[in-house]
Amino acid sequence: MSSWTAEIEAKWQQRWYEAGIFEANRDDRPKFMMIFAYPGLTGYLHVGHMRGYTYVDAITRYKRMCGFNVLFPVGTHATGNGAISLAKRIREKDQKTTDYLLANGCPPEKLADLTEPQKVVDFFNQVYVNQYWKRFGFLADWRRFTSTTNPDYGQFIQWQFRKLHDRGLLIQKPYFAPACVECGPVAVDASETDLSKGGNAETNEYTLLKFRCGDLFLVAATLRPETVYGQTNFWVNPDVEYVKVRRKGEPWVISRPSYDKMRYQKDDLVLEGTIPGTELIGKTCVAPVIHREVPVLPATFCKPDVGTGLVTSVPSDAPDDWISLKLLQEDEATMARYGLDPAMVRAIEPIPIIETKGYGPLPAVEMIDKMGIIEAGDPRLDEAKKAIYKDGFHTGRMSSNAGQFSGMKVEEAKELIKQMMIESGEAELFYDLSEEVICRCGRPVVIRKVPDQWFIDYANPSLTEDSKRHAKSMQILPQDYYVNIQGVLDWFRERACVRQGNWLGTRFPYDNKWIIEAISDSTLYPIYYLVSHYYNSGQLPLSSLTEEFFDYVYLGKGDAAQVAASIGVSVELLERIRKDVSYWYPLDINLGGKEHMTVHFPAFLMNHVAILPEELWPRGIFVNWYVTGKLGKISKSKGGAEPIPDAAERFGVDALRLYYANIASPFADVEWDENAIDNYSSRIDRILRTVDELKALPGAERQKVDDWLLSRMSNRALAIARAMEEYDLRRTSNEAYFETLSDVRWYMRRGGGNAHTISHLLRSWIRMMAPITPHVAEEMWAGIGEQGFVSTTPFPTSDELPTDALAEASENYLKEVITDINEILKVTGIAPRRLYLYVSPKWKRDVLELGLELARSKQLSVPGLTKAVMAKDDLKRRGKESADFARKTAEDLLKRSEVELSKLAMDVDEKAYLQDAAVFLARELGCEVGVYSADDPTAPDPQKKARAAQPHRPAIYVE
RNA sequence: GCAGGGGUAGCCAAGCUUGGCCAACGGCGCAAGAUUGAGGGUCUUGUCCUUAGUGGUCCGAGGGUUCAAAUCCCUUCCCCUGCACCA
Repeated sequence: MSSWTAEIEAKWQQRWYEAGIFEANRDDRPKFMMIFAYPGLTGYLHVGHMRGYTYVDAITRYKRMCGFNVLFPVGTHATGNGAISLAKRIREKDQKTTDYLLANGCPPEKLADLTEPQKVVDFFNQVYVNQYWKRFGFLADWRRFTSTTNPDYGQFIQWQFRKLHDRGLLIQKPYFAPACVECGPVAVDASETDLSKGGNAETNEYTLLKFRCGDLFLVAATLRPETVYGQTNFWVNPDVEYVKVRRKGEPWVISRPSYDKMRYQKDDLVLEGTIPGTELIGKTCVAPVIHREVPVLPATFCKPDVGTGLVTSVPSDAPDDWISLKLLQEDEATMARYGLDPAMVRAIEPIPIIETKGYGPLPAVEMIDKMGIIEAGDPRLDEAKKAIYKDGFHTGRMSSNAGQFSGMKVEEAKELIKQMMIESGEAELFYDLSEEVICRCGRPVVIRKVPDQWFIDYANPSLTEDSKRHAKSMQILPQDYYVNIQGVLDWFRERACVRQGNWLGTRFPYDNKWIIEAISDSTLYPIYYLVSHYYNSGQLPLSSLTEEFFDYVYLGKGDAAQVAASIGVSVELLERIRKDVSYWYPLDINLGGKEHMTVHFPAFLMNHVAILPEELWPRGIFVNWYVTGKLGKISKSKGGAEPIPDAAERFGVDALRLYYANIASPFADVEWDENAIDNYSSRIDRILRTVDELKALPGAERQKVDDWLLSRMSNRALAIARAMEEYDLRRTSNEAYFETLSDVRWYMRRGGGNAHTISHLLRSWIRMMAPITPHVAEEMWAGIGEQGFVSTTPFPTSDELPTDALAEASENYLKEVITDINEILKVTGIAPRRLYLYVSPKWKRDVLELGLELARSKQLSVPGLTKAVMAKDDLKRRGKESADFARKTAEDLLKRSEVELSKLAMDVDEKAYLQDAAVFLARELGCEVGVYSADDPTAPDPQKKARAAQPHRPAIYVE
């Protein structure tokens, strides 16, 4: 992009910021407050992030021009371990991290400085504000900037949690969560940079089944507790050395790896010794629930690192169990080796326990036969297991062998059987990850018990109900989400809200050892922007941000004078802030990416509902989709993702802004494509050039096409106003940057050039572009001699310019005639020397009139119109000709919609309009043009085409 | 596992809530013409088949409702996304 672009961007940004037009101060105008969900400070952002942010700037600019007092505050979310781990990696001089930082424009000398988490936070705060948001020309109220690790923000969060506690929404209970044994809690997620392995792991809940075996308990782990009724034997891996541990006084046998994991979940586990698997084989043990003695048999599929390394055998429904049993029954050598009685082993038969649609009584047996599996290690066993489990769980019912659960759906029975065993002391729970997860520090991640975890009770019924009811009154886009959020709010349940370990954030007010986690401190914050600038400017000292301060300014609780005195600020200031809150809140729109749909938005809404009075509950949510695809590839290429400032430099900020606004619906992902942005860039250039051309026109009389153009602009303003009711920037930009340009080109082509028209056109057009491409809009605004910022000028309304439906219909008619002419020229391949146009004779227009009249009164029919036509003497006189035309007209009109009918009803003076345009047509076609009436017997008509003329459809003859 | 989205002409992508201005916005690409002493750029026109401005076929596939369906209903195939102390 040319340096000209960067120059005007810098110029207008400087002027806006110097003039302070972004500052939002309470006054008498209606207000509009909008935010985007602030980004987490985890490093550099990429061009995809700017999509949503740009929507907010464009929408708030539009609202500002529509007369609203606009508040668009920004902040950042620094809570978490992102800054800590980044600082750590920098400290360790991690090469990848260094490359990443440098590629994104971090000055090399800065690196040494970024070894402290807080320095990292400060650094990125500055990057986001200056290199991203200001670089894009945002009119955010910079004075209100806040970040979640700032001490004042912490005061606010502590207040928020006190309010949650007051409402009884903080609860405490044990919790099992993934944690690195060294670094503390981590999120197990594929995108999580704090993991070096296993991001896709899931947490499984195993039921530990205790089998009494002499004076020991063999402890098997199962994901299917409902299958206990089908147990036939017990599996032990002869190659594994198990450990003996004491649990609540009981001697348990489990595998070593399971002990290593289990001790993070069961505090009293004591390791007492080891016992080889072979020592157990051949014994019997008592199976839980069914209380039968079952033999302990050898099996090699029991892996020590899955579950407890011990398995209860349910050959009816577990393919592994069935194949192992079958093979053992045929394996004399193995039975002999372990001294097993072959008769006893062969007597074991699967017990049917679950009836599943599409399966016989023994699904595992059936499946193994069907798949032809004959070996214990067959990888398809896993597939078979999953299929049986899935079908059995969703569609199965417990069979008559399942005791009191017979006939019950598996889905229900599973939970009940598990509970029953836990209550009777025959079972316990154990959580494990589905695959190995390794922290970036190299240590394993395990599921750890947190005995006294705090939760926010989002499952609270009245909170849920109030939130759902309120959501129905909100403007939520897209429409689908308006519906779905009801379900999300229902589903939203208790959520762990504090944690320990490496973490930046606010201390939990009721217990200092906890730090509030990342999602819980980012829900109510929009209201904090109404306080932050008083703190930032020094008017409110940190010590004044007490519970009673927030109670007063947010909830109106307490006495102003008393509160003011106790916190040491003036009553005036306190009341001013209180008034600010009442004025600016509720928040009109919270915009965020689609990842927020199931967590942030419901939490955002529920915290508002829980803490604030109803009149301060938010009014709108806007969800935007991503910029995706090639981005990933770019980010892995040598230079990393193209940094935002570089993209701004290359393409121009306005081109990027237009790209975001127009490339697709906000509710669809788009693939980053540099060609597309180039196109938007060149579109802006074309518009600039067209504006210059318009200004350079020599001047012309006012013509019909002037009425057309002004009317089009008027309707355009109306269309934009409608589109913006739903914040539809795509339609808006389509009108302003595509439709208008094509109209203007048409106007010029038609010979338009009236100075008065052009002046009105430009004044409207430039203002229409100001929200999306503000820099070039300002430049053009100044270029037409306007004073002041277009950014603060009222947005054009349809009232400003005259609408003229006839002028539009007439011009449209001309365009259709030209389309027909082109069609003929194309088909015939004639290079025209002369063009004859014959407009409809009057009598045909009369027939159409009659038809339209009947259509208006819903009485149109073919015979009806013919009758009406025959009732008129002058038409009747034409005989068959008029009857035929009446039939044709009626048939045609019957097919048309109301809109089309109303267009046909427009009283376009065809002949006059075509005559007026004859010079233009002649120039366009490069030939003579004659316009005649088909009524006129003296008109030249070499091919007798005139009789084909119809209303709104002149006959055409070219030669 | 829980929740949800989508398949539209060579490509990207509107339309679908409220059936009829839909052969289907717009853009890209491609082709032709104009301008330009190359190229690029810009402007105009065209870009499903057929055709003196007509007619035919079409919106993943199959069926249905209707005077009328890309739009509503059913069946079916295929893609994709979000969430589970990352925000």
